[in-house]
Amino acid sequence: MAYPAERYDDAPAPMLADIVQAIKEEIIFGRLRPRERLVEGELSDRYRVSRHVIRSALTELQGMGLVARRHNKGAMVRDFSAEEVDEIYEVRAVLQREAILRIPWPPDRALVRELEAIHARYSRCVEDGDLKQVCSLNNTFHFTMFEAANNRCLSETIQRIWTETLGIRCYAIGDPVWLRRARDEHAAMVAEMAGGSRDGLLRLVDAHIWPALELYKRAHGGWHALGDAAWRGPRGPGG
Amino acid sequence: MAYPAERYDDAPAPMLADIVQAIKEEIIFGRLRPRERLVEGELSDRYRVSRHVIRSALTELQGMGLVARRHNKGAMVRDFSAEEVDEIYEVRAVLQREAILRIPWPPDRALVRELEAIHARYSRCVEDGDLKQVCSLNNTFHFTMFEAANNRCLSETIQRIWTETLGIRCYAIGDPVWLRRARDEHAAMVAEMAGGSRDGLLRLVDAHIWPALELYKRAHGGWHALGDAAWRGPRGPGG
DNA sequence: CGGCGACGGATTGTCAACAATCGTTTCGCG
DNA sequence: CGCGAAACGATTGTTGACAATCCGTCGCCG
Repeated sequence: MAYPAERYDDAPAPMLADIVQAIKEEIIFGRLRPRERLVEGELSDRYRVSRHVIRSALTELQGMGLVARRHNKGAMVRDFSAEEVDEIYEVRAVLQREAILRIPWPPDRALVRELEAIHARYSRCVEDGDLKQVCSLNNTFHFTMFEAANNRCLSETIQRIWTETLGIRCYAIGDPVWLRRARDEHAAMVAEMAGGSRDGLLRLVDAHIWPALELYKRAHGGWHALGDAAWRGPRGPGG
Repeated sequence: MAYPAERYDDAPAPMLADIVQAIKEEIIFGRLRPRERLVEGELSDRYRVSRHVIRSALTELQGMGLVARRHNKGAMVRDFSAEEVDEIYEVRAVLQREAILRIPWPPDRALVRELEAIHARYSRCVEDGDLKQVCSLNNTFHFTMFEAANNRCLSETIQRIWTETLGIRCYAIGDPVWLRRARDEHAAMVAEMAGGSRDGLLRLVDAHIWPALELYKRAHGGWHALGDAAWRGPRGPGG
């Protein structure tokens, strides 16, 4: 290529990145719940950084789709209606399918070994109950697979939707039954790549995404009422 | 739905939106070229706004994918390698196909009438050579069609990739031959929706995207050299 | 003459104070 | 007692100045 292919992408200030990561995790693990308000002053107190850093972080999280903002009205954790979630998952299914179709077949041995290694670490963290690592390794596992499609736009688009919906999947990560099931499904995927068919992998990957959606939709119904109350008054009626 | 479905989305300050739009247009119409540096001070002078507004605008444009930034190194108009462009167009084709597949068929008469109206205005602007309106109405035409798929995530994802690549299609908009061809293809799409088959529409929409890509790739080869020189020295060797 | 380190201009990132805005509550009037 | 308007507190948005960083240049030494 004519240009030094040095990727000219975002590398936010270290502190900013830390704050973004911290808030992101609070959203993923449910300490900050959908529709919960994100007050700049509170956050800047909690994290001991200037309000300006918080603002930048919120802007970035907004860009990731994890936070919604309105002018002069502040930010809140993004919430998804049931319809929206269905639509998102539909698109995810389409894109993931396309990614699998673009993985050279049979897959590169190095790729399979890499996925095996990630899966091994993942399994260990599931046993240990280290949910943070589980989430992170889960992302790594799937992204590694999707990036093998050799289409950066495709993998980045998947990643974008993936990140956007991290708050949805948090319900699943807390569920031990789902966790073990996901682990087994990952193992099946690796096996399929090591010596199975592309069709088999397609079916596995497709089937893999729906349980988390169901869990969310069931939990979400109940949360509507709670969330509503929390949204009306800053401290709720009983405060 | 339990919540007032009032979309809680971005509504940037009016001035900020203006600046974003202005820079966006400068990129689309080629006054700011790929890999050109975007210096905050210069922009704040040119648009007579504070540097903060420019910074926010650049952040937003970065989110749109039109601008690339690096920490402590500033921003530049995003550039796409030939490979990247191919990958992007591949994803665009997939998503657009999915959108068409989701349009209820036969299409709603109101939708067809709306597209006809947009196309009429579009045609007039092509005759008048009003490129700004042509670009805008072109976007409106396609977005209206894709939104008929009734999947917000899908249409927004398409829109994102679409916006990202506005700078690519600018080559085509300046080409009268391409313009007329695009106009005819739009007419064919409307006709197909009014009384044709979904398969026919699929073929039309798919075939519609590639000419602009070819134009870009041809022009881009030449620009690599120019762009390279412009990037190495702020004013070029002859300044 | 070529490599290396320090200086300086240019540019970006950060901060704290100020201004504008919103939601709520309270007060006055019918 | 009900309704509307104005004032208040809370929160966000904006500005100007300051600090940190990067890049190119100059001078020094080998």
